[in-house]
Amino acid sequence: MAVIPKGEGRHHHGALRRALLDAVGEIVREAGPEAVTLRECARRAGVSHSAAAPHFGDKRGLLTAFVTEGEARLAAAMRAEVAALPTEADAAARLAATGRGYIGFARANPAHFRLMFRTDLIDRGDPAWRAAAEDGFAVLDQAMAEAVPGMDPRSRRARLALAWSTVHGFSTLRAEGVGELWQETVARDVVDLVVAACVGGDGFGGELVAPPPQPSPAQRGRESEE
Amino acid sequence: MAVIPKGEGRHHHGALRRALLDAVGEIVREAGPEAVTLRECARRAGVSHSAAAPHFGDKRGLLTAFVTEGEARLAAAMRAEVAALPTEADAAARLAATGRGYIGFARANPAHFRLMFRTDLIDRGDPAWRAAAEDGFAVLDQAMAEAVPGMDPRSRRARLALAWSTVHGFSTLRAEGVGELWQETVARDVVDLVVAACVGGDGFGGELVAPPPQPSPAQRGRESEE
DNA sequence: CGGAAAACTTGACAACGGTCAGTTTCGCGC
DNA sequence: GCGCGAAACTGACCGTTGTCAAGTTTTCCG
Repeated sequence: MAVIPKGEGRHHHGALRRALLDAVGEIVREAGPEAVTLRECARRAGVSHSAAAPHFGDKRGLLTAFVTEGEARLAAAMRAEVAALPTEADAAARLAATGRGYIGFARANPAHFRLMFRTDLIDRGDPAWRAAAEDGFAVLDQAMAEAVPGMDPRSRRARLALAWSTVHGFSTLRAEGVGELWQETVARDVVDLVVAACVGGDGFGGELVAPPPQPSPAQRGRESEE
Repeated sequence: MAVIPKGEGRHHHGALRRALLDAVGEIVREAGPEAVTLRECARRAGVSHSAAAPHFGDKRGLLTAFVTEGEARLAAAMRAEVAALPTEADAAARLAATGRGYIGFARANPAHFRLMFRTDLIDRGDPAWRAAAEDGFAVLDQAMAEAVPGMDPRSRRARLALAWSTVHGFSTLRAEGVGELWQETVARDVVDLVVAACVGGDGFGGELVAPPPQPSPAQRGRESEE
């Protein structure tokens, strides 16, 4: 049944690897990341409950392979949003487009996005995942580099952290359903604001000076969990 | 053994409710949110695994009660950071302090913080949790209101979403251990940048105009998960 | 064509969350 | 001071999960 892509087709089933990954996607879409079950995936793929082991090792392996594809699609979404820009768009507009791509991917695939940052469920040592994640980061990193050329390292670092934090926080809070201020128009405004904050001025905190980083008295309080 | 806080002590154990919540805290601190197990909590409290039912109903109830305390502590951390400011601090400085309080709490209690946003594990309909969460949000909301008085609703909304997204994204990415640019000095710079972006200018996106919110062609792509 | 390797199945195991009938303990009215 | 209703708590059971060990089937390749 169907062509075997050489070295992948075995036994009566064929492309089980693909079928299992698709099953994960289905379950994630229907019932969220926490509903993904090795046995349910096998059930949907029509195989026995431990058929995934030869392909993925354990549950972590399966989920890691799944989110690796998600990481690639996230990077592609950011690049696509930039590519959709008119040719005369400047670096700031491209940075904004990258941010919209990030947020847009999370909006279109909330459960997948949520799973991508469940570090307890995936193996961050996996080389394929690591490569995909670094590629995604590179998209944002490069967009920032082009938007603020020649900026000193500390300011660039701060702006990179700011941009990533903002789009990630927005996406997370929306995907998690916390509060109600995450409409699409707000998303665009937030991206515009953060881009303006990045490209405007070349200090690291505008007119606010950063005092030496001694811990504030309030922070040393009774909280010290780990 | 120990004094009974009236109406709470029963059987041979006494304040089981408190003991179970503390056990959750221990486990979360030692092994992360995903390691929390009803049976292990009961084990540490020295009771049988179904002893939690009368107090919390089910696992969700226990975790919800736990994160409700976390929500209160988060609000307290933000308020404490503001209170530690010199009296002559202006509204912008207080907004920044609030942000540092948010990030500081997440830094001091990363696992607790992570659990607080695991919407699959907690019951967001719980009245106590809802009240605590709204109180925490009110801290940020009020700090923003004082920092940008008389701003039009759309711009205020955008700035509120920006500020929350930023501190939350920063905290999440650091707690989740994604990437390596989340040092304390970067945290301060990011907060300063975002506060400057909020108080500076009264448009919603600085010099960037917001085009009508039609979906960009790149966004309508092949992604449509849910 | 035959043996080795890989894919897949089957069955077992410990641990989990939830439920239930029963037992123990407490608060409180008498 | 004493029972008695109510609540806390126990222990056993069920269905489900992830992982493992062993066996079976299929495919590849010499």
